[in-house]
Amino acid sequence: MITKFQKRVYELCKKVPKGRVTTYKAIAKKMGTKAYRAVGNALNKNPFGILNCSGKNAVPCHRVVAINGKLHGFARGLRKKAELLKKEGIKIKNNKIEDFDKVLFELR
DNA sequence: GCTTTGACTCTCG
DNA sequence: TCGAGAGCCAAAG
Repeated sequence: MITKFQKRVYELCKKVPKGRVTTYKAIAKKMGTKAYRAVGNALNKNPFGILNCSGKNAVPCHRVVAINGKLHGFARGLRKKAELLKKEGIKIKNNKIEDFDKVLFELR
């Protein structure tokens, strides 16, 4: 079941280019809401699959991180996501983004 | 329709 | 610097 809210979240996630990341807050703000948790909740229940971010119809949810550039919690695939991010050119240090300021992509 | 939960964030100690 | 508590919104039970 994909609600409009979730769909919007996914759309925004897709806008994040490769090698860049965004935050839950940025997404929520772009939607004109403060539902940071709801954003994460939407991704949590995402129909594309937690690690199915490689598909064309999938959402690069691994590019969405916490406000402080840390991967915070995510799911069991956290480790893999970190690796994936690293592969995209994002440096990850102890589940945290090193050059967060540089890779941070502000939604437009 | 109310209560619980959650991949969050902020503030206080 | 780290940990705990509160606030926030949407979806699921």
